Amino acid sequence: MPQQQLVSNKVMYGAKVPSKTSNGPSKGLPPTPDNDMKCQPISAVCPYNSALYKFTIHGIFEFDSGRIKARVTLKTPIKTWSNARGEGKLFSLNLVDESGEIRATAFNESVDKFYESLEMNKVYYFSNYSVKPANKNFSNVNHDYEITFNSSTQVSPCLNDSDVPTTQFNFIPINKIAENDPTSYVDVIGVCKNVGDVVTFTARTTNKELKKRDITLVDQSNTSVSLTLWGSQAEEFDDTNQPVIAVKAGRINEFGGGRSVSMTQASIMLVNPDIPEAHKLKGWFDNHGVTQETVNISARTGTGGVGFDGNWMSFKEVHDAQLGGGDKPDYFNCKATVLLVRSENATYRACPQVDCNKKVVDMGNDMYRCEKCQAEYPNFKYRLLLSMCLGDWTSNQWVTCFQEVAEEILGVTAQEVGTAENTDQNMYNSFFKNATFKSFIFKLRAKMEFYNVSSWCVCDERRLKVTIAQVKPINFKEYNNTLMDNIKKLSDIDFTKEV
DNA sequence: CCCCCCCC
Repeated sequence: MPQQQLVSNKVMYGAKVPSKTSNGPSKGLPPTPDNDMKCQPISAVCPYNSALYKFTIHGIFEFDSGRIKARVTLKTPIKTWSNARGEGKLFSLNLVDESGEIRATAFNESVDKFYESLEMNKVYYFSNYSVKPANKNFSNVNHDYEITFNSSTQVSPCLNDSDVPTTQFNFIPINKIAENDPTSYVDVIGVCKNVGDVVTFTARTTNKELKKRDITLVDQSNTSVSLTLWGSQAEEFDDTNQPVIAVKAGRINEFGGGRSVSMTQASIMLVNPDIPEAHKLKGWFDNHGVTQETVNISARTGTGGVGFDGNWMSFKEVHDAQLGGGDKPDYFNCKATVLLVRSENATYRACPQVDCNKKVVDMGNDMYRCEKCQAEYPNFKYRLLLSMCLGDWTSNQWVTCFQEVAEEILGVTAQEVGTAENTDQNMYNSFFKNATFKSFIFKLRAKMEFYNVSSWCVCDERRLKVTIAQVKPINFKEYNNTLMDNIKKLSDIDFTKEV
């Protein structure tokens, strides 16, 4: 769409604007904009002052019509939607001035009108827009309201933009990320000390093929976190010279007790931004950080203190409620007893690299090949992948668990299990026998899996796959409190009164 | 008027 959509010489609502001048930018670009338009700060944008009247020293009324002067710090791609209420297209912007930030969204005709002309990092005047409350569930800019473009909305470029800041960050140290709730948004800054491969997979929900890449960020708290990049950002990421990465509005994810940050459509990533925090961080990393040991908060702990809150269920309740039938897995907590642990195929030989757990191929010459690392090693490490039957007072359930959880339940390391398997079959068997009839508090992940039994008749077999996300010993005082809470909820009896 | 942001 043409640049002319950005009107700079039109006067709206009688605002005082100099006439069009001849010394504008080169041909094809908008004429020299008016840099003297009255504006309100972004922090003051609300539905009730989108037209402000002012009494000037000249004794006349001026309108500033809620005009703002703002830098575009995020411009999303055009997104189309189709739902029960209709279909359409939209894009959104993050707008920043010295007072704050706000999100603006353009729908349908406004997309055609403004999408091409508005450029990242440039400053514009915006006026005659609609204002509505921001939905805090989805908002990741710090403002109570958001702007919607309408048919009267005017946008004009502003070249006198030195007073308008760039992206505003509110960084938190990486070691504080886990204190925030999963699915909330945070700003983080870190040195990219590691990059993973680009991984392609098919999304369960949309069947779309997706590309992702995890990179590892570290900061002065000597803590590292995994940042997930998507699509072209994943493919084009360049980790040359361990750049500083600043992320605004990254989404916190929880997996297996660890936390990671993921880019979303509304996140902003800057590589080596020219901001004080970045220079300080790079200085720290080059002098100290590069050799420091770090705690990785994205590691799956299996036993971490995260997330036993909420959903307590018995196995019968889980089955009755058809848990795991949705698009996403369901999590529940329960107290259960190990009834049986399968000793067959409990261990596998994995790549010896610290961050790689890929199964290795025995080359037959005392060398083991990892396809992921594309390397051969003279050694390997044992890892556990256990299948076991758990029982509670209502029913039982087969579950699987991995390394850390399996070690916690067996009470021995994967290495000990693997060694015993080859040297002492009695000891090996005893590891599994000893685990039976132990009770724990489990956090379990349930997801229904479907098997197409036959291609010529529609006959889908379904099976509930349950994985242990976390395990911990039973703290009876704490568990009894949980039971008491349940009883209170089920009862009208006031337990706080003496009987 | 979107608000899904994906996977282990």
